[in-house]
Amino acid sequence: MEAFKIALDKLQFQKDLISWFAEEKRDLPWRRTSDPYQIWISEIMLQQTRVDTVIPYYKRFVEKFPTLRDLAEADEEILLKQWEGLGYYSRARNLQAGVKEVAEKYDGIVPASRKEISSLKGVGPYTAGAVLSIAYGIPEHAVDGNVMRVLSRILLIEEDIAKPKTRKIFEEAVTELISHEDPSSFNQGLMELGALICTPTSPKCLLCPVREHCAAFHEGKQHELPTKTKAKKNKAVQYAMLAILYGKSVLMEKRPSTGLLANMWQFPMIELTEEVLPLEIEEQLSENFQGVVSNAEKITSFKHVFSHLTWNVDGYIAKGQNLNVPSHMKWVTAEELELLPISGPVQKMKAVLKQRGDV
DNA sequence: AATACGGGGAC
DNA sequence: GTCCCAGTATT
Repeated sequence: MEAFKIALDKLQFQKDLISWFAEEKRDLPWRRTSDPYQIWISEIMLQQTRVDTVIPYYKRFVEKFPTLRDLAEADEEILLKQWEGLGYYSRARNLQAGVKEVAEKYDGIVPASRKEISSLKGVGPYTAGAVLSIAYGIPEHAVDGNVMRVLSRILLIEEDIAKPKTRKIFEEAVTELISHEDPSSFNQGLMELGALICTPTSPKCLLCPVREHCAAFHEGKQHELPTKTKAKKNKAVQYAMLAILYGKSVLMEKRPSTGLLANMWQFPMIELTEEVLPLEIEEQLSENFQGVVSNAEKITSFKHVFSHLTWNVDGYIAKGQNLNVPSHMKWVTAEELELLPISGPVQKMKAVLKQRGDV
């Protein structure tokens, strides 16, 4: 059955963990609701994102879209604006797609089986288990980075947690260990322990409620676990970002619906594949838009680092006339600009323009 | 199994 | 600078 033996006193472990959680858990906004829809929102936002970052977003989001149907009917532009700055924007699109399916196919009730909830867009193995256990009290595993770190130490599991295959080992372990009395507190307790006590570096073992159950602590190996390999390359790309002004409007373009920053708005950009002198920018622009772009002036220059990509951006301001504007672009006023969802680098450019008084 | 997908905080 | 975070979708 299990890939290894559980050597600890399961019932005592459950009790120690759940008691500690009841006593020490943080007062977080999504812990004040039992609405599966709102808990779902929190779990999506918390994917690869810190609790402190999520809190203000979560509050605004549930205020803006209090019910599942509110979100199902929301305009995507409004939705993305709410998500602006949180990152991983496909989460927002997938969440709405999932919510729409629940509204139509499940009469607005978030399904309570792993099979059904896992079929929803953006709901993977972790999120499925989290919503099932927290919202419905169903004893399902919810294995995230915290849980793998905590259990790798407690059970002395030395498999590389960077490998996709390894997650299954921890899912089996949780399935074996989970409390059927209080699955919600058990799963949340494991994660809370990882966040507050069993941290990546310098775990606070002397404060740990389950250190007597911890194999790594007994062998002094808590600092060596979890095993995690990591290798990633970061490419760099050069762009010219153009604020093209005409009267009181500025030209904006919508990014494609897939890939990086999908559906987000930005100032038109040109990739500088080769050495391009500032003088050539105007020519390129005029050509791209089959119109007149003049007075190009570099006003800023910055670097923006993504996970696997770095943008080196030169920001220009220019005047546009008689431009042939493609369908994915539009002229917007300063007021309209405030409504468009934009990503980090575009916010940097926008800030420079506002400071200069150009928009 | 690898890679793409954001942004911010900790060290 | 590097690593990590209440991961998932795509290839």
